[in-house]
Amino acid sequence: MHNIQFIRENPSEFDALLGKRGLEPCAESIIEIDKKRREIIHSAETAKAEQNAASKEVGAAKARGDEEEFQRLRALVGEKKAEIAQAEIDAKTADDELRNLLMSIPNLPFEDVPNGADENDNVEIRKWGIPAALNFDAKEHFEIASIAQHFDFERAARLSGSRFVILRGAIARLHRALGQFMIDLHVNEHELDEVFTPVLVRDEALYGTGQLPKFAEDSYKVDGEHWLIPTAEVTLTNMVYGEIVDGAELPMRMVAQTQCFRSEAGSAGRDTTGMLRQHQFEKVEMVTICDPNTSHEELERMTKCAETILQKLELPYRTVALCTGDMGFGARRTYDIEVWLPGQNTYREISSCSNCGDFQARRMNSRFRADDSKPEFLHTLNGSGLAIGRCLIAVVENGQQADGSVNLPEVLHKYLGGATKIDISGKLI
RNA sequence: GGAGACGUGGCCGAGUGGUCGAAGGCGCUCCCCUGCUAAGGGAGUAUACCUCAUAAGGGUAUCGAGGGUUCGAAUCCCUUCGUCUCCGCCA
Repeated sequence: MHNIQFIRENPSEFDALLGKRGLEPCAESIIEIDKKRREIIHSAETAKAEQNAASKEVGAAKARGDEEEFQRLRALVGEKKAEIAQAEIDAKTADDELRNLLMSIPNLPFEDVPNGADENDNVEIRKWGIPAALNFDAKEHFEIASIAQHFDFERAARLSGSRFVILRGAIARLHRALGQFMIDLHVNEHELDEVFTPVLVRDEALYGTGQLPKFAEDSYKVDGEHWLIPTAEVTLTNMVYGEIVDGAELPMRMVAQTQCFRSEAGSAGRDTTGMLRQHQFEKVEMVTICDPNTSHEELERMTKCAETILQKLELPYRTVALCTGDMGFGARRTYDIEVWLPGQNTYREISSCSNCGDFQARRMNSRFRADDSKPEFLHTLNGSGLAIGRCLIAVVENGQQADGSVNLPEVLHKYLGGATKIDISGKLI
C-alpha cells in the first residue's frame, strides 16, 4: 500500500514511476480524494470534540447533584447526536475509499529498474554454466525413456483434473531429495531460519502480501473462509503481521518448504504438457524481513542463495532483471533466475526474487523499533529457492543421456542413498 | 464439535457506566544523592490520524477486533478472533 504523504509531496515522481509500469497518471485524483477526506475527517472530529466536551459538563452537573441542569444539558447533547453520527459515517467512508484506492495500486519500481512493456524487455545480468552439447535430440522430462513412466498425468487427471501430476518411484524420491537438499543448504550455509507454516490462511494474510483484493481468481478459496496459499511468501511475510519487531532481531531471514496452490486462471493453453505449470506444486521459499537500509543488499544476497542451488546442481542458468512492465504487483525490483531446459532448448523461470520495500509492511502494519526511535515500517523480500517441480525437470533434462538414462548431480547422491543415476529401467543405481 | 473461563500500555496488574490514555509495580531513559557495588529520592516513558509555521499547542481514535445501547463505555449488549480448562474426536 502506498504512503499518502509521499504521494502528496511527490505527485509527479509517483506518476512517472507508475507510468513506467504502463499506468495512467493518478496522483492528482488521489490527492483530490485525500483532500476531501481530510476535510470530512476534520469536521467530524470537531463535532465529536464538541460532543465530548458537552458530555463532560453533563457528568459534572450530575456529580454536583444539579438535576435540573443535568436534564437540560442531556437533552441538548442528545439533539446533536444524529448529526454527529452521520459525520462519523462520512469520515469513515472517505477514509475507506482512499485506503481501498491505495491498496489497489501496484508498487513503484526503483528508478534504475529497466523500462519495458513485457518479458521481452527484461535485461540479462548474469549467465552461469554452459548447456551441454548433446549428440542426440534432447527430450522433455516426460519423454525421457527411463523416467517417462514415473510421471503419471493420466491418473492424476482422473483424481483431480488437468494440471496435476502423480510422481512415482525414482522421480518421487528425487523430488523429495531436492527439497531436502535445498533446505539443508539454506540452513547450513546461508544461515536462513527454517520455518514450517500453514498452507491455509485467512483473507488478512492475502491482503498483507498483495494477492487480495485484486487477484482473488489466482488462488483457491476453501470452506468459505480459508485460502490455499499460492506461495509460502504469504505465510512467511505475514509472520510479522501487525507487529512491532525489535530492531535487534533484524534481519529475519527465513526459509520454508510448502505446497503451493494456484488456479492458473489466465494461463489456459500455456505449458499444458508436462509438470512445468501445475495447480499444486512444492516450493522452497525464502523471505527476508529487514531494516529499510539493508533491503537492497538483502535482495542481492537472496538472489545469490537461489543461484547457489543451481550451481551446486550443475544446472546452467541466467539471471535477468525484470523490466517495469513484467514485475509483480508488490515488487520494487525483481530478479528472475531462468534455468536451462534442454528439452525446450530455452531458459525457463525457476526463481523470482523481489524487494517489496515497505509496500507489504504498510498493508500488514508491520514495523520495527530501533533503540529509542519511533516505529518504522519494515522492508520485505521474497524469493524462490527454488521451485522444486521445475528444478526436478531441470535436473532430469540436463542429466539425460543418449540411452535414455539420467545422470544425477553429485550433491544429490547422499540424499538418494548413494545412487548416482537413474538407469534405463527407471531405477536409482 | 460441546461446556465454561478469560483477553487492559514493553511486561505484570488494578479498574463493573461519568472528568480513565487508564492506579500500582517491574523494566527502560534522564537527573539528584551516595568515594566503586547495593540501597534511596525526583522526573519522564504508547500508537495512528486530523489541525498547525515539518515549532509550541489543540483535537479525534485506540483497554483483542467489529457493531450496538447511552448525554457519556475499559466497564452493559451482540458478533467475531484468540487463549486456557474440561469433555468428545483425531495423526
